[in-house]
Amino acid sequence: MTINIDKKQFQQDLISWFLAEKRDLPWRRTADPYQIWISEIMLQQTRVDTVIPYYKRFVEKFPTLQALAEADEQILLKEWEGLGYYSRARNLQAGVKEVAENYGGIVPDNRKEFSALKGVGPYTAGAVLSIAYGIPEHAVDGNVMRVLSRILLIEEDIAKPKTRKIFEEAVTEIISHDDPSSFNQGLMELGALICTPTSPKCLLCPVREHCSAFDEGKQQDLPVKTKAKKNKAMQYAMIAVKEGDCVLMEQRPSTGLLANMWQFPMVELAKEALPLEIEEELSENFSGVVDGVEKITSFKHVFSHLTWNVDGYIAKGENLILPAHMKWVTAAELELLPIAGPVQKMKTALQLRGDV
DNA sequence: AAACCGGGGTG
DNA sequence: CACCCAGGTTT
Repeated sequence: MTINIDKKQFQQDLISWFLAEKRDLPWRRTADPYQIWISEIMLQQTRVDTVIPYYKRFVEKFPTLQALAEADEQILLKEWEGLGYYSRARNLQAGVKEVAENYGGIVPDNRKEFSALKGVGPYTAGAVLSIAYGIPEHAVDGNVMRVLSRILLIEEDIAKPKTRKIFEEAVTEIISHDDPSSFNQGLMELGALICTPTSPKCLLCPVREHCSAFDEGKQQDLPVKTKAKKNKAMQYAMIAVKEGDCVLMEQRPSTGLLANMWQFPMVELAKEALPLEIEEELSENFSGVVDGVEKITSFKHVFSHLTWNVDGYIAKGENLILPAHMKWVTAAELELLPIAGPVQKMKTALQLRGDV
């Protein structure tokens, strides 16, 4: 990788712009490595505007590393509810527990130790080390790859895992050692505000004079990125089984999609099913009596890699023998269980009917 | 290297 | 509606 920019001038132009134009974000008001760590985990695959309210609630609820280390997982997941990628929350807590136990509660200040923690990959390690500790480590995310692909005219496919190394080497070469934090944040802020995926605002760009893509009119063609395969559709019945004031809930397995989250019992269907068939299917699962099955709603939930087509039913249960991952809850208890998007849609439909 | 893991925004 | 965005872990 040959880098033909004036490094010192580039650093100064980028950092000056960042210091003048940076957004006032909650995690930019703390120097606490623990809180900066939380922000970087939340910001993975998630937009700034979405993260802000979650971050504020989260640091209020778990203000110290020790508080998070000791938190109950269900409380933790409830705080994360709606943010998605729930394994981030569980991995963060695992990492925090390691720091509490093995590092006396002090977040490690070197890449080797920090990136060995659960949920901390190359990007997060570099981001926290540079922002919290001022260490000149690369922090290459999608924004940085887009920005640098244009400035340095790098035409490798950024969807390929090995391409990230090219960008890490480039950042290592050009990062400011006087202010690594503003340099890394400046690259990402530039990607968010100016050097956007479509229609980059080159006329407002503080480093336009350093940009090879702009020079050659290729900014719209970069970065090169092959696109992902399309997703797969699944058909489910989701059933709110009621007995008295209680409704039946089940916890998902501890691995895989929506791990450890709660839901109304679900059954996968080969195709759309009739209420009577749902009744038979359920009775087999519960070794008890389920009847009065009635369809109340129908909705779709799209994940990145698959789509759930869900038919929502209510039913009455009687003397059911429950497997270990199921329990009866009252309306108040239901509010405390962490649930993901599709289950929230079902819950809302039930609440509109006055069923829960 | 490829597959798995959510949710929200834009055009 | 179709399409875009994106870091870490597991296989």
